[in-house]
Amino acid sequence: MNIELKHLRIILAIHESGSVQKATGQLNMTQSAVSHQLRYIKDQLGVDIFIPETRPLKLSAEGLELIDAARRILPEVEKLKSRFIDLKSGQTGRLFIAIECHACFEWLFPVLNLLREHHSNVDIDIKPGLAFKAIEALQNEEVDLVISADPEKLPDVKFHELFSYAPTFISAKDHPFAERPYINAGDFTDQTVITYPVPVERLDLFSQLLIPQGVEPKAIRQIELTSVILLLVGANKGVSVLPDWVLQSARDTELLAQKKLTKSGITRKLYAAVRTRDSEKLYIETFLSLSKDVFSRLARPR
Amino acid sequence: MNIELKHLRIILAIHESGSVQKATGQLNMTQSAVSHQLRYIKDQLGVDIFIPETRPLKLSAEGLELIDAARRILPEVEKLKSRFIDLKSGQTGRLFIAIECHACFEWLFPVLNLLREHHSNVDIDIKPGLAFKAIEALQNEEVDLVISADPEKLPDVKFHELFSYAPTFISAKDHPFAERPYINAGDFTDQTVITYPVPVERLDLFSQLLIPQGVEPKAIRQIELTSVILLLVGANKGVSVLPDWVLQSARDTELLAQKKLTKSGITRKLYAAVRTRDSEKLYIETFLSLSKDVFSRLARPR
DNA sequence: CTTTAGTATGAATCTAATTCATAATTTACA
DNA sequence: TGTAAATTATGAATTAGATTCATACTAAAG
Repeated sequence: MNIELKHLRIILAIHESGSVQKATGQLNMTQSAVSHQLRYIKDQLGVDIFIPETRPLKLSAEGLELIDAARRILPEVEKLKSRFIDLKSGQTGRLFIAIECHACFEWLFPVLNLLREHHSNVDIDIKPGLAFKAIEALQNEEVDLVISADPEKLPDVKFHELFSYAPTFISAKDHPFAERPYINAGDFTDQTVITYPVPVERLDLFSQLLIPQGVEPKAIRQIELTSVILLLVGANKGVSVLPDWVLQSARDTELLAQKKLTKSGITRKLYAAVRTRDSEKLYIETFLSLSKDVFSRLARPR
Repeated sequence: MNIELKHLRIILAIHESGSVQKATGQLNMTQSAVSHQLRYIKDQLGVDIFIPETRPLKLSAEGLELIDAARRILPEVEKLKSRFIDLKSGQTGRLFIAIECHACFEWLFPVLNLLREHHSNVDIDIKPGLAFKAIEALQNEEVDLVISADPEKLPDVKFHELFSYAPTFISAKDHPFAERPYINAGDFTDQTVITYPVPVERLDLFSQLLIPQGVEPKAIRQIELTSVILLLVGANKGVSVLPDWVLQSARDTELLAQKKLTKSGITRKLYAAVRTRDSEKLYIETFLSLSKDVFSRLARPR
């Protein structure tokens, strides 16, 4: 026995319009096609749905049951269809985010709060613990967006540029380096470096400067909160490297000296990586523009 | 956007079996056919259901929603299908009955009680008020079975013979007619006739004897209950005509004289009329055999 | 890095749905 | 009742859709 939604739609249309003739309109079928389908349905179910040779067509006892079922099933399917229309257009959906950059929490939280206001139907969350395999998780659809500073050329992933920043050295104002115009890799040899609690390979200082130059600092001390890092550096417990916008937006930077890294300075770019086919989704586009807005407000010195 | 149950079944089978390959078995399709359908579904929905180029195939975020929907919708449809299998085989269904013969309540009630025991899934009821248009109501599917003594040759209705009976005259034993060998139409001219409260055309006495012979009785007194009719006749308040089996099965017939109508006697047959296409339904067949059983027990003199 | 298992694709084939033309019924109205 | 108008049913031809076959492609396993 084969029943398809098409058949339920036909029966329902005939019943609600009162005749095959009238149903043809809303079904976009000819009277003949409907009639043939009607016979097919009858053969499949093995019972007459309409009482034969009555006009207007009248439902049989069995037909009534079919109508009941159709009225339960078809709206479910319609719901599913409009759900997919929404999903496709980005009216609704899922936005799970992985971040490779720890400091990014600073601007990501406000962005996500704003995004929630714009798209209350989107399921927004940050997925921790994926920092290393973030792009892979994106391809696997474990997450839907990755904040990364290392764009790759991948066919199914698109990296949208968010903004540039400069990893910037900080020390206490009474630190010996406070008078230097800039800081070089070798300078870290006898310094205690305060970092976020992530593998060093993922820190700009290491990936961009110390590892390429083969330099290891005297000690590494890992601290979760940005404000605590600033505090410790101010108290001369060590030095650190943070994105310039973190320093521009933070309070309590009076006690700190900021220096560029290397003579020419280091500049990096942050990207939002999404699957190519998700790129046009409304909430993705909103995310991108909100990120730029929030960042530019954050980076404006106070 | 066109979604059919077939598509939901394909997606669900792939997801539950883990691969297209494994799903082909339960779907009875080749790998190629499934693959083509998969592309069609993707085109229709506008989003990837499975993450491309992963093996084993993994559902996308959107695919998960489709699975959820399929798990809601498909069982509904399966329920509908098994419902129709039952309906067709007569495991379940509706049995609304119209009776043209008032005395028939006497054997119909026990039959329906037995039928309910055999077919607890059948919706059994007696529909009053349709006695005149009973066959029409049968064709309209307002009722599903009609107890009738007047078979017609109709293409869509089948009359199943139940049993024969003789409309039989009764009077008190001390009534003048009590010594007669039989009763003729003319004998009723000066008699009070006690009948069921239905139009006289539907009573055997009138339709088979008095109306054809143009005879009208002195008076008609209408009584609902058979036992009360017997009581009144026994008390010589009038005479009556009842089916022989009613008299055979009733108590308190000691005071009554029974006579055949006309010299040769009148014989009638009762039929159960059903729509031709319902004839093979299990519960219809059970009804017929139960009716004969019950009747033969009822008609056996005690 | 090659093999293997699984998936995708194009062209040909087959099946099912639809159309067209027309017959058959039913209903409405004279 | 009979006749016209409207509706539904049917058969053959056509069209669209689904499936197969052969084969190319791809990811994963050894």
